[in-house]
Parts: sequence; structure tokens; C-alpha cells
Amino acid sequence: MKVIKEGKDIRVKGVECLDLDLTLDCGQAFRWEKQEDGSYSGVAGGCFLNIKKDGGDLIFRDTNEEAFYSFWVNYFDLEKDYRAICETLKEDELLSSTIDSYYGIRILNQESWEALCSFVISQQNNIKRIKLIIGRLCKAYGEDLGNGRYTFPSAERLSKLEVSDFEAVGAGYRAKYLERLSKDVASGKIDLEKIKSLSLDEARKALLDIYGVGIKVANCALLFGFQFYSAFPVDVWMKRVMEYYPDGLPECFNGIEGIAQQYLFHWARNNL
DNA sequence: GTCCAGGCATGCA
DNA sequence: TGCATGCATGGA
Repeated sequence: MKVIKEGKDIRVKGVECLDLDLTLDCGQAFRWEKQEDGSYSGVAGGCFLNIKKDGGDLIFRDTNEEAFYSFWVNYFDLEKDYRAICETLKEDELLSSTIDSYYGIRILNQESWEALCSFVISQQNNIKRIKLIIGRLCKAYGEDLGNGRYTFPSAERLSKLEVSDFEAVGAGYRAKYLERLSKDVASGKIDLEKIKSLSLDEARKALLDIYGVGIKVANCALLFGFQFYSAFPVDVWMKRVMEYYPDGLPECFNGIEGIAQQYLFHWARNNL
């Protein structure tokens, strides 16, 4: 990875395997919007960013070096060799053709609080409406960054709300889950940083104890918000894919099941 | 109008 | 343990 400062922009050369459409608009993060010039704008880690591809380079706009190095490098996992990971996954026949068709899906390192809340909202819901609800939640209770941009609200802020407030942003029957989750995280009863330090099985167990979190939401949160690349979420789409693996997952998935899953999820949504 | 979406809690066997 | 059922809401 080579970083060049260009005026107010930061240009990154040599990032392999990062397709913005496949990564930012594939149901793992819900706060990115495609712009007319093909770039994406979004808020994460309390910061706004516009990001664009220029040939093989990535251009980070409307940000600064401090935010770039302290947050975005990790968020986009720029130091990880996804090309090598894809080569390993291509030992599997279905993934081989899938990666050829949809090369460039990455797992974003999202903040655990935002990921956990987002995937509680995601249950029995479609991606468009998940984005709608989260957008309303951020606008109502997030920090105002100007220009119609808002941060994802903290647990402390949301802990002040009642169930009816979550219903008002369209959370539906999930409102009661969000209400209790916010209060428990804010009070320290649920310690997300501690969960991060546990083994996969222990972390999953801790998440399953949370009201409104089942196996699917737990695995999504583990993969997208707690950096557990072995977590393998199975939703209605992945249940259809699993018929292609009657004998279980192939060996080449070991340790990177979650990355394999994201390719298969995308393939399923386009082909099944 | 009906069906469905990155499911879960609950009750019952 | 496993299975049936109710659940909010917006888009197709």
C-alpha cells in the first residue's frame, strides 16, 4: 500500500481486491450511498468520507490524514492481502466461479456497537428498509456533522430513549430489543470490548445472551463488528446456498469462513 | 390486496 | 431438544 497526499485528497495505490459496489452496498454496512460520479459517501467511526476509485487507485476525499490512518485503513482492512485469500477460497469450485464474477468483496471492520445494533434491526427485514430505519435513527439521535450527515448514535444517547422512540423510527417489533440493548451497553452490563477479546465460541455465547440476538444476528455482528473472520452467518439466502455443501464447508474456508460467506451471499442474491 | 425481507422469543410437545 | 406461531413495516 502506497499513500500519496494530493491537495485535500489521499490517494492509495496498490490496493487489490476492493470493489466499492460489492463491498459498500452488499448488506454488511448500511450507511453508504452511491453518488452520481460513482463514488460513495458515508459516515463511520464518527467521520464522514467520500471514497472513489481511479483506475487501480483509491481516492479518499473529504477526510484528513489523521482519520485516514487512525480509522479508515483498518475499516477497509487495507493491510490485509485479500488477493491471497481469494486464491485460497478458489480451491472450492463454486467460489472459484463466484470470485471470478464478483471479485473485490471485502469485510469491513465496523464498530461493534453500530454493527450489533444494525443487525438487530436487520432481522426479518430487507436491506432497503434496514437502511431507512438506521438513517432515521442517526438523523434523530446521532451527532450532526453538517450537510445532512449524522453519526451513528452512541449507546449512551440511545439509553435515554423509550420503546416508543424506536418504534417512531420504524423499528417495528425490534424496538424493545434496541431499548434494552442500549441501556445494557450504556450501563456496562454488556461489555462489547470484553466480548472482542474472547474466543469465537465464548464471544458468540455472550452475544446470544442478549435479548433479540439469535444465531444469525450474533454471527453477523461477530463477522462485521468484532473481527471474527470465522463467523459464518446463515440467513434465508445462505440456507439455499447450503444445499450445495451437503458434506459441510470445504477445508479451504478454514479461518476465513466469513469472507467465503460474503461471496456466496452475493452469488445467491443474484442467482437463486 | 398479498408476499417477503441478512430472525427471534415464546409456548408447547 | 425441536417445531409452530406471532411479530411491524415498507416495497414489489
